[in-house]
Order: sequence, then structure tokens, then C-alpha cells
Amino acid sequence: MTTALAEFFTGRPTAQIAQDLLGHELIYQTSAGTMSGWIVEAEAYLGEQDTAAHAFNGRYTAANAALYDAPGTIYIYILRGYYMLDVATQAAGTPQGILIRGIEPHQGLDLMQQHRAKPVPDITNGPGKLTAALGLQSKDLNRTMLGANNLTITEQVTRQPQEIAATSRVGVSAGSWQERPLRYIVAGNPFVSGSRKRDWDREHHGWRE
DNA sequence: TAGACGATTGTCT
DNA sequence: GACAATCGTCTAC
Repeated sequence: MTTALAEFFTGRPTAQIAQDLLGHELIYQTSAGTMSGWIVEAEAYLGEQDTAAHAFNGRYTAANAALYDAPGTIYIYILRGYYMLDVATQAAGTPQGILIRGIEPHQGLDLMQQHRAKPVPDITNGPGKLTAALGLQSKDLNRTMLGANNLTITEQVTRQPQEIAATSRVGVSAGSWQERPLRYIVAGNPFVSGSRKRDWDREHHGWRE
């Protein structure tokens, strides 16, 4: 991983990093070809103090250890049989992270549809869906760095969101942190999980120009 | 089109 | 043995 990419995932609040991540491109290279997509939805989880976070109250297990690693470390975990893709933020020992919940396919859509035979946009509009589409069905990359192997994220935005909206996080049960607006989306993009057709920007998908 | 609910599986207590 | 940062299907409008 480059220094610039490491710096992107630290040095400011995780909520800000999650917001900044929208419009960056997630790139996964396999022997079958390259798949990539623009990040359109991300959620921030703020470590020990966040009742919804896996590391709440300093919880440390084999499964969530990646959260405690260096900024830019990939954290892959399984929920109800589905693989989820996260990136650890902040210095090692500070267990904060960002869950990537939706991407708009750019390269290799045909490959994604081989992995997950669903019509667009159902192919990548959810955290478990996008990992299935990419063929990320193992924890091999858990605790490895972005860019160290075949999975990375661009240092710069490659598309500029027209408007970023903040909402409460999905699937977070009751608690004082339930309502916190830590989920960030590209407004109007069809690949945002749970988005409604009537809210879609059919012309630009919520991107500038 | 939108809301409700049951299936399902690795992980922790 | 219970639970979870979900998904897909079914039903009602």
C-alpha cells in the first residue's frame, strides 16, 4: 500500500473518512480479469465507545482482530453466511473501521454476473451482495493491507458525488448510537442498498456531470 | 412498489 | 444455545 493511501485512512475522524470514500474506486484483480466499482455507500463504526461496533467496549476476538491493525487493513467478516468487506481506520490499537455497503460496477460487470446472477442493480447494492459479485468468498485477505495483494482502493475520487446524504446505520439495533448519522450515500444512486426506484437519478446516478 | 418475515451459518458465551 | 453491521421471497396495495 502506498503512503498516500495509508494516510487517507487516518488523521481525521472516521466519519469524515467514510464520507470522503464515496466516489473512490474499489479494484479487485483476479486471474479471470479485473473487476471494479465506485463506492456509493459506506458506514463508520467508531470503536470501543460505539455500542454498534464489533470492538465495542474493547472487545477483541480472532474474528475482529483486523480492526485493531494499521489503517488501510482489510477486515472481512461473516454475517449469517455472507462475507462483509471493511477497512480499518486510525492507528493500530484504535479499532475503528468503515463498512463498504454498495458499489456501482465499472469494469468487469460480466464477471460479476457470473458470480452472482442477478439483474443490475441488485448485483452490488448491499454488503453481502457486492462481495458475492466480486467472488470474495473467503477470509484470505482478512488482516492484509489494501494494495498488498489484488484488492485495493484508489487514492483519489474517480467520480465526484453531486450530493452526499447521511442517514442512520442499517441493521443496528436499539441503543444510544442507533440514530447516529454514520451511514453515507451518494444521493440518487441506484446501487445504494434499500434505495427506492422513485428516488433514483436515472440520468447521472447522483454523480456530478 | 414497499413493507414484513423467515431462512440461515459462523462465532461467541 | 443464542445472536448478528443480511438476503430473498411473499403479500398487500
